[in-house]
Amino acid sequence: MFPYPSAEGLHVGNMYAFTGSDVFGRFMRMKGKDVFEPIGLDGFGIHSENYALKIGAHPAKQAEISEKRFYEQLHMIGNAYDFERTVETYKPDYYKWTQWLFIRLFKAGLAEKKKAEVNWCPSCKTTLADEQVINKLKVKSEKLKVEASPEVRLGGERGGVCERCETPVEKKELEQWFFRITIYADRLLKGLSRIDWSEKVVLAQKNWIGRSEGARIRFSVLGSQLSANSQSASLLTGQQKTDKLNTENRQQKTDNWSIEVFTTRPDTLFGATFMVLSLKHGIVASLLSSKFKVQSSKLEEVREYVEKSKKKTGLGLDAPDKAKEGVFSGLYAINPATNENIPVWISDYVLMEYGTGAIMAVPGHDRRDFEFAKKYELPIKYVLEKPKSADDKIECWDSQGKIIDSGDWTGWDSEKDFHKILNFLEEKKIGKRELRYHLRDWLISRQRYWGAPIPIIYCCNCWESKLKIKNEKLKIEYGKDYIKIDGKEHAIVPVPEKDLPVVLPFVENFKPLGTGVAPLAQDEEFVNTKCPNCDSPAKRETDVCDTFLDSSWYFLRYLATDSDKVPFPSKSWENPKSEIRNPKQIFRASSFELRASAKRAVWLPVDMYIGGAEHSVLHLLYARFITKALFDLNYLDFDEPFTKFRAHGLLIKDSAKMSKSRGNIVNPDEYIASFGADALRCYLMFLGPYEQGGDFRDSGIEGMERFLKRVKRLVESQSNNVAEQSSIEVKKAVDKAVKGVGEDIESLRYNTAIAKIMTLTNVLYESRGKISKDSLKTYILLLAPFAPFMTEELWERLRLSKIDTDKSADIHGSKNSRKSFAWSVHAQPWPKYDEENITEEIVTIAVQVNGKLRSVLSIKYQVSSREEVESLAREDERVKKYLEGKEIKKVIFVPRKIINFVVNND
RNA sequence: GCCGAGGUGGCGGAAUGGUAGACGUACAGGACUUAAAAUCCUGUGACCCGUUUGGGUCGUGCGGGUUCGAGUCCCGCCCUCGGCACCA
Repeated sequence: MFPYPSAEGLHVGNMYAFTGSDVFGRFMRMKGKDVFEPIGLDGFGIHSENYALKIGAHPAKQAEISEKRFYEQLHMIGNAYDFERTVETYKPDYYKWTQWLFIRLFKAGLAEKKKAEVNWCPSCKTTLADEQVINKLKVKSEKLKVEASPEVRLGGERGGVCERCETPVEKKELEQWFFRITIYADRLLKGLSRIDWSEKVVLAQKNWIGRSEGARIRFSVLGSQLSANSQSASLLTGQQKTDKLNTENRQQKTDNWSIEVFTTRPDTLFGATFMVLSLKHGIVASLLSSKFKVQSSKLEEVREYVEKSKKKTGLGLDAPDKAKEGVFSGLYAINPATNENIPVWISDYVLMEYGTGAIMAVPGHDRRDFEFAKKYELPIKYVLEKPKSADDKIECWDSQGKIIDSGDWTGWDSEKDFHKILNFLEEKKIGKRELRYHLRDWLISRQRYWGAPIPIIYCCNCWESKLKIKNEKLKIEYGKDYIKIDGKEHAIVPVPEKDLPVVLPFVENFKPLGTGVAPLAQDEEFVNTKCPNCDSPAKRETDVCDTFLDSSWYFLRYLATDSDKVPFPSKSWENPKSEIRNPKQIFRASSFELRASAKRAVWLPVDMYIGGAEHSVLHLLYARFITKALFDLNYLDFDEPFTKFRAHGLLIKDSAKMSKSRGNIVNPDEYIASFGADALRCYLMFLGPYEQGGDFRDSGIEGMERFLKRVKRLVESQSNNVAEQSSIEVKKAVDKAVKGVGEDIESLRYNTAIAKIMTLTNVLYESRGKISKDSLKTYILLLAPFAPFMTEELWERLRLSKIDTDKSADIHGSKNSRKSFAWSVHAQPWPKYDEENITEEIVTIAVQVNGKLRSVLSIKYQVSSREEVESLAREDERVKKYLEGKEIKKVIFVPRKIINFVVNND
């Protein structure tokens, strides 16, 4: 994962991540793979801009400074980056293609502007995607306690905080650009089984996508006391989609009002003893608009409750751990299973955002419903057998089990007969099965300056002239719909691809305005443009793209950094499938370029991706979505971007997360300056299991420096004193290390890999003077991925040493081989080992009596038959003691490991 | 509340069901040195017995279980960290 360049410089956490990737890359190169290890900077977006704001710099100028500093540091850490193919997301030659991507998605109907209740960060003064609102309830940031107003604080406690600045997020109704990632919910879920990713990330994504299978069930509302006009009918259900349906069925429905609910537990339908509506449910609004004849006293109560709730948080919702409150609506519905009349309540514990905004409450088997029922003394009915393990006192259980007291379903199993129940509901036309996902559309517009301008133009003339006539046609060409600006309809016209990039102008006052409008709106020259369609005056979109859009496709760009004709390599450019409208025309690229691009496409998808797990439902999800969309548009022939992904652990300091406020941030520069990059790299890789992270300690890096010096001394002294042949101990130790280190690196167990090199070092120290040049070389090669600088130096030294029987010494001085790097330690193949050397000649066998260690035998490998070992063990003095006068019931023998005598204990 | 990961010496951490504590740190002792640093070597889980060689008991968060044998597998808890969360 490429970093975002904070101007404070490379964080040691960055270096931890990058070194882990680099070790793997170098190892794979030595294993004969063709390795491309790219680097770039994710410098667009809120994080960079916030920093600029803080220090009072302009983000564009700050970007230059950060870039310089970051690349300097990235050069120092010793990674095998290809610095000729870097990408910087904030440069026009990059964001041109981010904009291209936007337009492509727009034309495919995957980008839309719509009005919705969105997350608004009052500090960053912009909207945020759901994924960028984090740690609901959990982050007890100082800001939450100190800075936020009580109202915001409540909202924050419930609604979470901004991923960037930890400010509690508010909700606002705004018109925003969304990517329709929800269309891909199912495929994003299913694709997870085809990729080799860290399990925790897979789980986090599954969780986030949140598939739930259940039923939509319709409850009739007792109509006798209602007389509504047909206008309000559509308000009866919560959702727009069903509104349309209801309008169509208006005639039938006037006498038969209904509330629809979504439930994942249709098996408990018989236990539904009341219903609860969200505050924002259509029926609540209808009630209050007095179109219903409900007892006036009830109506007043409802009005009072709704107003009170709304005031409470500004949103009408409470934190989940607060006592649930509600009010009876005065309405009754009919439980379609029991035909009983059940009361309809209104409460803020039901969310409009999920399901239908109404629930069937089953207090016997849902804790929230139970709490509510207890408080308002509503009836509780049990329709599932109480689990045997349950406490006697327990009054509510949400387990699966045998269904009871439920008509035809009595005796069924809630879990096994789930589909039977769904079928039953469908047959009886009570409800129908439904799949729901938690995932919501990706809000990608930001009311900020430092981002890629959304490449859209709004044209009033287009809408008024042509479009009124050929409305349908326009929808096809421009995606869909129109938006209103100053009360007038404007057609949404994407910027033609030949006009890309829409360059982000230099705006002196780039600060976020906080009015819901981006700073670019102040730039008249930018805003006012000509419609590419009809040439009449038009206005540009002034919001910019979410920075996560920049990074959702960057890995594709690395292989085409030299092309301004194609965004990324693709076989489709050369050999367009019918669905693509002639990409040659789009890009006007030469056939040579297209062929080169097709050739490079074989590098994709990414074979190994390493990064932080904090991007589980951010970057890693977005990149998968964008890849799938590009696959569907035939630009890519794969639909998962990263074949293998491994999340590295978190690097902490003094058992706490590194943060500015704690003042425990480690600056790699200082350590590189005093210990060298090699020592820091090795230490980072050694301090704990890479996928778990670890604690950074100064004494640790000192030890690593000591170790590297020890290696250096050893190699330097022994290279002038090499043996013809290594002693058998040396050979064995070296071969064992080759095997072990290789296996460890392959599975990212860098800490134990280094430990094995240390063990080998200790053996070599004992065997000074008995080490051959080949053994020394192998030794250096093992360390090469971890300590690239020092091993190169030692390699060179060894090659030049006087006593040299190796032909490769001739290479020195040859310009060609220098250029091809064949001389380099990093261009050498990973050493091989002799299996025979791995097997020990002398094995130690533990002798146990009743599972307790009593003695250890050293036995020749060949002498490994059960009988031989057993008789040797019986003769052992220490063992004899325990066997004397005892009856041996059994002897367990594991070849080359253990022999265990089982005896009577009395 | 749900879903993950984890809990092992003073510390960071090793251990395909088979000698727990590899490797490193820290500490102690020795060698080298006028001395210190650096380096090299040795020791180091706790407790008990033995003047020494040595021997023994206990020991991987807690309580059970499976097994000849459990850090590792199973059941029930406790704690820490991470993710999700009135998602119906």
